[in-house]
Amino acid sequence: MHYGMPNPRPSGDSAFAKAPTIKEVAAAAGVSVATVSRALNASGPVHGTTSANVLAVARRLGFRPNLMGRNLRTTRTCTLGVMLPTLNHPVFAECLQGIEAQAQSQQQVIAVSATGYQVDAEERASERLLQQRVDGLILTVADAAHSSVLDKLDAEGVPYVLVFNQPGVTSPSLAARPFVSVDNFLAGKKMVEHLLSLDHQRVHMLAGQFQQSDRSLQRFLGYQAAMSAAGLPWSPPLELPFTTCDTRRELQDLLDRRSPPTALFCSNDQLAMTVIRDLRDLGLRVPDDISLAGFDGVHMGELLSPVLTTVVQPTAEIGRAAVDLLLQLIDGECYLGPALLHHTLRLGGTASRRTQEHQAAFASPPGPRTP
Amino acid sequence: MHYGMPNPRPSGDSAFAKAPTIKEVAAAAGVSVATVSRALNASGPVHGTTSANVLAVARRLGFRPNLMGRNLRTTRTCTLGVMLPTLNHPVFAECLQGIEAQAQSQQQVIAVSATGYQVDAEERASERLLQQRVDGLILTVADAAHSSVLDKLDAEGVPYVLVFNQPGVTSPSLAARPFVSVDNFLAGKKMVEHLLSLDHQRVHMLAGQFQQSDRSLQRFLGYQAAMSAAGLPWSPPLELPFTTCDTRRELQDLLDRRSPPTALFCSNDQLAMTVIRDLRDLGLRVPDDISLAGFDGVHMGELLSPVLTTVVQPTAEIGRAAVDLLLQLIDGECYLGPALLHHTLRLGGTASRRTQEHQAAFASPPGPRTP
DNA sequence: GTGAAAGCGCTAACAA
DNA sequence: TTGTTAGCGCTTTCAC
Repeated sequence: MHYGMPNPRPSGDSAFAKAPTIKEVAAAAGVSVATVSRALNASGPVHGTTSANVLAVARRLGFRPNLMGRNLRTTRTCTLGVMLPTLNHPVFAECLQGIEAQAQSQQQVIAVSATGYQVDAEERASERLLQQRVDGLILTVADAAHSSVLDKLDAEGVPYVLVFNQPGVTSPSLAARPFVSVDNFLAGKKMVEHLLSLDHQRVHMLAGQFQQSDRSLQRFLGYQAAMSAAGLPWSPPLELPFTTCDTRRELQDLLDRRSPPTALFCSNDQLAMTVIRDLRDLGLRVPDDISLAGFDGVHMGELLSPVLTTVVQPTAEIGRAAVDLLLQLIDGECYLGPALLHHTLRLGGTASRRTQEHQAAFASPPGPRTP
Repeated sequence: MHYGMPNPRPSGDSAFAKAPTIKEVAAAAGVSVATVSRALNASGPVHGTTSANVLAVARRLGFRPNLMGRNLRTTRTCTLGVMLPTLNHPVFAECLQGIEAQAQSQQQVIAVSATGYQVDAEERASERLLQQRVDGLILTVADAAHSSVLDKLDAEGVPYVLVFNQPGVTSPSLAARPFVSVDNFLAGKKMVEHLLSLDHQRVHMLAGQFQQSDRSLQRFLGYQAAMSAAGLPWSPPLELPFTTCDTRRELQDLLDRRSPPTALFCSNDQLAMTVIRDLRDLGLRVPDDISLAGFDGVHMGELLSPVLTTVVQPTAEIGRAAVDLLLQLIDGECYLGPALLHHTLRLGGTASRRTQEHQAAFASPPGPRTP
C-alpha cells in the first residue's frame, strides 16, 4: 500500500492547504467515502479499476489518513505505552531500543514516559497514557508485587507486560502478572558460584535499594543461595540509593572490617563501574587486590580494562519479547506465564583467582587517599 | 483538577465495564454534556455547585476523558513526535530523557521512533507520526541541509526542531531550519586549541562519517581552523562508520606513518573510548604515549581512569530547550533563530602535555600485538 | 461492488 | 449559567 506518501507539494494550492480528508478523496475520485475506505484498507470488496483509481487519486492529493478518526471509530490506537524509570540508563535505553524496533515492525507506535521510580509519576503517566487510549502498556516498576498502578491496570483490564520486574517469586499467591526478564535469582547464584570457583570465600554484595528494585532482591537471594550451598556465611547486602555516584565511604567501611571481602558482587553494572573507580581511588586494583562482578552486561563494560565480569541480560531482546507478548494479550490471547530469557556470564577480567598476593593486599591494607 | 483518577474499582459493575463517556457522566450528574465538558476543562462559565457536582460524579464513575474524541475535535493531540537515530546511544538517550521530562511538565506526550540514520526509516517514521497527527516533531537527521524528510515537513508546514544538527552553517542560503545544539565548530576549535596548548603539534582527527553527521563535519572544521590559526598543518580526518567497534587497524596505519600524531581528537566519546581500548591493545598508554580527547561529555567518561578529556554538551538541556522551542512554534510564534547552548571543556587526564618520554614512544613504536 | 447513513467521544458555536 | 446541536475524520453495518 502506498497511499499516504504525499508529493512534496500536495496539490497546486498556495501556502499550506489543510490535509485532505477521505471525503475529498472520495469527491475527487467520484466515489463514496465508503469505497475509498475499503480501497485504502483492503477491508472490503472493491472493483480492481475502482481501487486503482482511488489509490491514484489519494496519492495525487497527498492524502494521509487521520488516525484520530480511525482510532475513535475502531477504539484501537495501535499505540503502546512505555513507562520506564529512566531513559538515560544504558539498560533501559537498550530495552527501549528493542521495544521500539519490534513495535515499528508490528506497525505500532510507542508513547514513552519516564517515572524515576516515583509512584506519583507512575500514577500520572499511566493516567495520561490511558487517556490517550494506548492499547497496552510495557513498564518497569519498583516492586511489581506492590504497585498501585498495576492494581489499577488489573482492575481495569488493561493489558500490560512488565520488563525486568520479577514479581511472581516474592508473592506467588497474587494473580500472575505478565513479565519478561531473566531469572535473576538463578543468574545471581551462577555468578556467585563463579566467584566461589575462583577460590573466593568472603564475597559481599552491593546492591541498589531493594525497595526500588525487586530484581535486585532476587539477585541477592541468588547470592545467598550460592553462599549457603557452599557452606559459606553470607553477609547482608550493602544497599545503595539508585542515584549513588560515590561509594568510597561505604567501600572503606567494608574494607576496614576484620575479614574484608576478597570479591564483590554488584547488583548492576553501573554500580560495578562506579565501585571500580572508587576502589582505584582508595588504592586498590581490580582484580589484583579485589575481584568484582556486575550484572546487566552493558556495552561499556567491554571497553573497560580489564573487561567487566558480569551477567549479560538480553536487554534488547527483553524489549522485543515484551512487545510480542503484549500484542498477544491485546489480541485477547490468554496469558500462559512469564517469559524468562536466557542470560550468559561474561567472564571478564575483573574477577580473578584469589592468590597469595591477593591475600597480602589485605594483610596491610593501604590507607585511604581521599575518603 | 482531579477528574480522571478513577477509583480502583470503577462503579460496582462486574468484570470490566467499559470506560464511561462524558455522556454517561452528564446523565449521572443530571446535566448536559456541554456542562460536563465545561466543568472538566474549566473552559466556560459554570456554576460553582454544578461544577463541584459534575467533578464528584466524574470521579465516582472513574471517568477518564477519551483524548481521541477531544483530539479529533480540536485537531490538536498534545503529542510531540521524536525521531532519533538510536535510543541506545548515551547522548541520544540523555537527550530523550530531557525531552521527556520537559514534555511531561508541559502536559505533552511523546511518540518516539528510532531511525538508525536510514532515510527510508525516517520517511516511514515521520509518515506514521504525521498520521497520528503529532503537533510537531523533534528530530536528528544525518544531514539537515539535505533531508527529504525536512523538505516534506517544510512543505507541509509541520513545526519541527532539530537537535544536535547544525544545518545553517553549511548552507546559509536555505530557509533557516530551527535547531538546538552547541556550536560544534567553536567547541571543536577550542578543544584542539587546548591540545595545542599542551605542546602537541601533530593532532589528528577521528570522526564518524560526515555523510551521517553534519555536526561531525563542523567539529572537523573547528579542528582545521585551530590548526591553521596555529600555523600547523592539518590532516584529513579518519572517517569511521557509525557502527565501528574495532579501530585497531586504522590506528595502526595512523601510527605507522612517518610523523604519527601525538594527540587524537575523536568526534565523539563513544569513539574515543573505543580508541583508548584499542590503543591499549596496541601497547600504547593514554596519555603517556599519546593524548586523546573526545566530544559529548557522556557520564561514562568520568568513570574511566584517567578521566576522558572531552567537550561536554548540555545534552539533556538540549532536549528540554527543543521542547520549549517546538511548543513556541506550534503556538504560532515565529522562529527567531537557533538556540546554541553553552558547552564546556572537561580537562580530564587523557590529554596531557607532550613530553620527551612521549616523543620517545614514537622513536621506537611497539609492534602490533593483535592487529 | 457500491453508497447512504449512523456514530465513535468530544468541543464549541449558538440559543435560550 | 446551561442546553442543543453540528460536526472533527473515519469505519462499518445495511441496503441496493
